[in-house]
Amino acid sequence: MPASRVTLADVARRAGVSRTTASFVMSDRTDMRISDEARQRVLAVAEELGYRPNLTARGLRTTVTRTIGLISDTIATTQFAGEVIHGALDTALAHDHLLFVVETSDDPAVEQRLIEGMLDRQVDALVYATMYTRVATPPPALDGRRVVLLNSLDETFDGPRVLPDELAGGRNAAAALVRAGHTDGIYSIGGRHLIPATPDGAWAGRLRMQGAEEVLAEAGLELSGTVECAWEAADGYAAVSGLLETGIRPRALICLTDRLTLGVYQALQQAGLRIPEDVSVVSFDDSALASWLRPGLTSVALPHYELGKAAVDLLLNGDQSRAVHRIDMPIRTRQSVAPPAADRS
Amino acid sequence: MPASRVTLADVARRAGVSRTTASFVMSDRTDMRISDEARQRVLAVAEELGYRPNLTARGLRTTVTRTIGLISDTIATTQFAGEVIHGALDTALAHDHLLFVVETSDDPAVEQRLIEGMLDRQVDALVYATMYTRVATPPPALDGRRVVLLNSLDETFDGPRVLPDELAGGRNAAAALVRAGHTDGIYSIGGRHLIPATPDGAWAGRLRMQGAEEVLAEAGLELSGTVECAWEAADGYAAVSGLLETGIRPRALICLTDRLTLGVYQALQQAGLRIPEDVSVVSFDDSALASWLRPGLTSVALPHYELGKAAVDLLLNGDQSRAVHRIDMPIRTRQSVAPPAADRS
DNA sequence: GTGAAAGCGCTAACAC
DNA sequence: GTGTTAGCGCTTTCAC
Repeated sequence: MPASRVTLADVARRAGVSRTTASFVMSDRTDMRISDEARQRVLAVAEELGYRPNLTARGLRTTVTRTIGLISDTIATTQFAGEVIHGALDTALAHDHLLFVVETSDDPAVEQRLIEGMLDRQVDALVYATMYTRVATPPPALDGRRVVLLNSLDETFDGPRVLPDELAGGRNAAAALVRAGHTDGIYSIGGRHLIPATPDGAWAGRLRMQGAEEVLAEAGLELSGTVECAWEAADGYAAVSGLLETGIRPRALICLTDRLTLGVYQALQQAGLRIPEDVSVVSFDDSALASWLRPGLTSVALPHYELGKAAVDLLLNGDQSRAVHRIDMPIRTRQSVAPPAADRS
Repeated sequence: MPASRVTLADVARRAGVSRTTASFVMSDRTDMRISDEARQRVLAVAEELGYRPNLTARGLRTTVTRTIGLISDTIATTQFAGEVIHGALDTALAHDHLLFVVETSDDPAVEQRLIEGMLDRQVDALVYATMYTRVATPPPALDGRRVVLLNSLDETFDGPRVLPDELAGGRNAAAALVRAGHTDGIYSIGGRHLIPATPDGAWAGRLRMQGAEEVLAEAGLELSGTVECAWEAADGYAAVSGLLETGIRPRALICLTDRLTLGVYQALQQAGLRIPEDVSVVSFDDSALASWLRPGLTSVALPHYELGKAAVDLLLNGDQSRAVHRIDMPIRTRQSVAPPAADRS
């Protein structure tokens, strides 16, 4: 016998008050004076009966459902989506909200159906998210709704956006190396992602490299070289193997993703080079992989939890005006960075 | 101006019919005869006005919201949750349902709040999921609700459960090796997870090993040995290093998880052994890692997408009686298994 | 201080 | 074939 069968009217009747009075008590409203005695009685009865307000009924009346929609392009292929959802959910829960979670698979027709489904269920607001940073434009169905963009570079959007602070992330990566005492033989693996498929590079890559180069320059240093390539494991393997074959002996590597670093580790270890004794490695993502690798990989975190959290915070309290909110990319230190050994060349 | 401001009454008025007629047309009901002419008119007006039914209002009246709740213990730490959500969502969408997604972090108080939140919003049914298989018992708040358990070993639950078919999975792993022509030097890395923390091993481990041993026995073969250990990368590294140090030269390895295999790869490659030429490797999980590794790892998939799909299917159409539904664990073939080389001992 | 009554947008008896 | 009417469980104006 579902508990939700207990209605406000039941509570009111049993407490000997009107539904109005019961309603005011249950929603903690003070703009109407209720005798303390009546209030206590209502509360006691509600407790005793296990009364829970029917939020769909309330929503019908008030047009607020305390429910928000989270639209993601993909959720299965990365662990990032899980973190965004987690951050969004924690924050929503803290404000007594719940989340519809939805995945479009980048199919506009699916997206349309899902958005309609959420709108039909009267969501109060929506976060429009992508799992990697790119230009993602919310469809017209979202016009006029309370929306925040997560990870989107869409400059035309007239509302708040949350983005990882990639420039600061790049600075953090280089700073870890500088702090450890590295001065030369520092290479970037992955670089700006300047490959035929993305001739302009990737937004994240450009900013990370800019940040890293700034920090090096401030220390009077510079990169010894950059291998521009895509950011998959195989690319990392090929990049470092290639470097080593030309006789280059790097002392520190800035790798653009953890996946890429997986290949880098294999190439390094295959060449008999030890991490971090012979070469230090910093990476980006701080994915689960970073902790699985041996030695543990020091990595600059993509702050997906915080992105989800910030997006929902903005939806619930924040200013709805056009603005970009940059979220910190903290470095997670493990064992892959060490001071350079005395020169053995 | 939100489109949902168009109401059924608006449509009815504009089409010159009563709300009843409009309602029957919109919900495609045939138990009342409506003139074809009226039906067309209503449909046309609805289309023109962009009418969308308010599902919370409908839910208030009918007590069905076409919304289901997905309760997970964790969603951020693995990519599995994403796959469960994906499977559940696809299936829900196919039936015009939406999903509340919620994460308890194994905190009963949080779980209670979240469940109440979903119940207050009148969800029709719920899936109670854990990300790894274990005994998980739904709290009393769920009593009397339409629920299916995903990944739970709770024998006391009086309803449907969906579980990976680990026994068949174990058979698939061993079969891949037998098919490739392996006859000896086959070792299990990880085994039943017989470590001090889990003296009885793990459910999945026991079944996988049982399945593997069955298949080997059917081929007149047997395992040359098993290294019982936990299922993390470091354990795989230690296990294989240990094996090699004792002079053992395995020809094929059955590793209990992809993470474990990451360590196994490192130990093998560090010892100069090539995969798959010198040693074949099969694993379990088919996580993203399996495709990142070099060579690509042949792995028996944990069918999280299918688990999510099956759970929602059961909720929506299925028989609600006590039953265990076992989901296939197909093997994903990559490059890590090959016929054994001619003996070089 | 409290209650009667109306109505949110919808469905469903029942009457015509 | 179609319309009238009465709610679903809640909030809220307004009168007492």
